[in-house]
Amino acid sequence: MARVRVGDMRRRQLISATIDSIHDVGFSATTLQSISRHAGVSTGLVAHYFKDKDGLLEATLRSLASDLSAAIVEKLRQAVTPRDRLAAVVAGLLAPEQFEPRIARVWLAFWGQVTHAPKLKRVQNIYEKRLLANLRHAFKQVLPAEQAEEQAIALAALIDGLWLRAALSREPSNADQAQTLCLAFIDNVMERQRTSCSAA
Amino acid sequence: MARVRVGDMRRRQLISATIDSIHDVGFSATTLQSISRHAGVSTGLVAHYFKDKDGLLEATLRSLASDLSAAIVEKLRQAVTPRDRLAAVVAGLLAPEQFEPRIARVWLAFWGQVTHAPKLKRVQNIYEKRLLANLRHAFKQVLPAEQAEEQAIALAALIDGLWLRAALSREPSNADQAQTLCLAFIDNVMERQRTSCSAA
Amino acid sequence: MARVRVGDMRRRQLISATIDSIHDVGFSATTLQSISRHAGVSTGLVAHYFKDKDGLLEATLRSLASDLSAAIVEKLRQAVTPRDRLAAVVAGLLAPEQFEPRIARVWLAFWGQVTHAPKLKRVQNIYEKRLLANLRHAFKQVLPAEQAEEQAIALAALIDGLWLRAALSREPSNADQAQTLCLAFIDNVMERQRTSCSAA
Amino acid sequence: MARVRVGDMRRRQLISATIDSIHDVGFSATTLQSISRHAGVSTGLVAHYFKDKDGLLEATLRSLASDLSAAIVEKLRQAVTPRDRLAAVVAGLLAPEQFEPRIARVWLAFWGQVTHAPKLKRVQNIYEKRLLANLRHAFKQVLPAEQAEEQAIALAALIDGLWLRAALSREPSNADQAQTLCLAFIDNVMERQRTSCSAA
DNA sequence: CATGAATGAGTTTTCATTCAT
DNA sequence: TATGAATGAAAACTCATTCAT
Repeated sequence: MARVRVGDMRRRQLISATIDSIHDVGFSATTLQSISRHAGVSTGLVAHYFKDKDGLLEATLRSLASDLSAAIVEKLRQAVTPRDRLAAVVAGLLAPEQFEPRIARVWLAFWGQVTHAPKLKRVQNIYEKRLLANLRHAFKQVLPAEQAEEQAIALAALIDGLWLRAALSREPSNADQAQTLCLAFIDNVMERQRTSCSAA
Repeated sequence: MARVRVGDMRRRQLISATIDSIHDVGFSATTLQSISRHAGVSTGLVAHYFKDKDGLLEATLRSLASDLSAAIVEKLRQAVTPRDRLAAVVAGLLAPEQFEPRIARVWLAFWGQVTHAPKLKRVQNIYEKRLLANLRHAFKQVLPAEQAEEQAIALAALIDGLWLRAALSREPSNADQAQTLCLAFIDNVMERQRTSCSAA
Repeated sequence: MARVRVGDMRRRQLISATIDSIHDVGFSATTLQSISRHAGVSTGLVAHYFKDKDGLLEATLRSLASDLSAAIVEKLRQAVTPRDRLAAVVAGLLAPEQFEPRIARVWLAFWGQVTHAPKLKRVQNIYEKRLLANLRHAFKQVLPAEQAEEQAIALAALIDGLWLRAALSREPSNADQAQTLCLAFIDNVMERQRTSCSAA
Repeated sequence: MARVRVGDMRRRQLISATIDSIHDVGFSATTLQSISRHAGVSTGLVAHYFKDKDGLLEATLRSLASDLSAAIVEKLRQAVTPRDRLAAVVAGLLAPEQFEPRIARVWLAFWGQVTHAPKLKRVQNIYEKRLLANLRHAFKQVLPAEQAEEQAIALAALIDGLWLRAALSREPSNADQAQTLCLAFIDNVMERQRTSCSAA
């Protein structure tokens, strides 16, 4: 069991080094050497823990996705109303730590690869679906099914778009402003619903 | 002059082959060989027209950006009201041809590289600034300055986000639905403005 | 420590293979492949020990220079009189091993490059200065400063010239004859000095 | 006939450009492109006048050698005594124009190649033999055959050595000083001869 | 005559992977 | 476990040569 933990630590260390390397030099310039330099270990070690480079990359994306999921789940736990749930998802996705260049850039780099790497694509799909299901479910509690689907897509797009611009821009990004814009969007959608309901 | 055109044709041919290759095998698997195979020429020819691979990649991004700019400019020409202008930008950015995988995937691939390649970054910055200026200007005609800035960012994010999800998804994307969502956003912003104005 | 030695052995092996290759096919026809073929290793190994081809070439010149320096220093150790010292330098520079084509041709090949490769130039400069200093110092013990400088240059030129003609000629060269000519030059200079002194 | 002259001018122009290129970037970095850039013509032109690159290089060395020969022959014409003849050869070989880096470096660069390029070797051999024959012949008029041969070799070596050091050093070289050293050598040899004769 | 576009072989360099220690 | 030496294939890049115009 202690053994297992040592192995897990090494794995985490290598994943972290991979993120650092992608952040520093980009995806295509990231080599096993640049990773192992970041990790302070030898190149041969990767094979020991991840079979090959692709295995390490997949594990890295999986790690990013699961960290993000965990953060959202944590915030959802305290949510009561549908608006709470939507706000929780927004808060998770646009949390300051997701805006840090170290993370945002790496997500972006992976997205550029995802379309051509089936294994990465699969990881991304899971995250994607889960996110949309969360938003759709919350909207359905206050909107008719069709509109709920539509607004879920719109909100997801808004979130991704805000995050994308943050990742692309060089200025330290403003997570607060992004969240405010999303909450405004949510409130706006809901208010229109209330208005049209009461009008009918 | 005929000479110039022959050279320009070759340049375009190589750029097109680069786009094809990135679309087919992704950014990091795109090699000079994969490009020249697509173009039906020898690998050495790239040096003749673009100095090296980076030069070709930069020219490719520049070509994508200028095509997009031209499309927007064309649509803006017929716009009269601020709403027309916003709709024109949306129509340009979310035009069906921008949703074609051949284009969308390549944009995405470049975005993954942009943060680490200063020369690419510069190209992207220009496009980015111009876009935002367009939106800001249109919004300023109907909103107070501060809100205009904010909504310009939100709309840009919504556009990018919609486009991004389309690029990431494998299903043939719905350009119409994306545009509809954006127009709804625009109308919504404007209507709220009208309401609050008349209320005041 | 054993590790270090293994690495040093490989380095020496690659340097020796470089010398062999330059001797066999010349400087410009020497490729990493011709070198690694001589060494019986793969081409990739050069990067492991010398970063790149230039690094290997620089190390090779440095190795030639340091071997030569060591030989001279060894001979100087037993020298007592100024004439001994001059004879020792001559004996070192015009030693039979310096006349072997394997060494002589490679020196010549490097000299052809030295003027255009700052890193090589630096190596050559060090060797050059040290040599001249040795000769000057010995001459100063028997000649006035100005003449000593002059004769040091002349002797150095004579040595280099003799060696150069040997390197250029295809016949197995006569190290003995070359040394004899130099010693005659030295004795001649000294005798004139004695004569003019006693005359005065 | 006018045709021939135009061709000759082009040939000279290309040879001159080759010398310039070797001087500027060295032998191995000299390409047909660097040459044609220097000459202000297209790369394809070389084939027209010299068959291929090797042909141009050979013609260049031949041109250097014939210029040098012509200079020596010119100076020999006015020589009367043996000493005059030796001085003329020295004056030709160590003339200021041969000390100019543009020429000296290029000679040196060729020497580095000569041992591996039979065609170049042949050119160099001719020059070499002619030079030695000149010196030997002059010395034979004042020395016994064996000594004449020996001193001819020594003087040739001294000349080459002086020239070599000039080519390797970066400082603008002193042709005068070099000639003075050679003349001192000559006079010295001759004086010893006279002395020993009169003594006998 | 002269150009420069185009080729394709050859060279350097990079790098994931393997393996003996 | 961990290292880093070693490999070999694949990449980018260079360049002499050819050829249509």
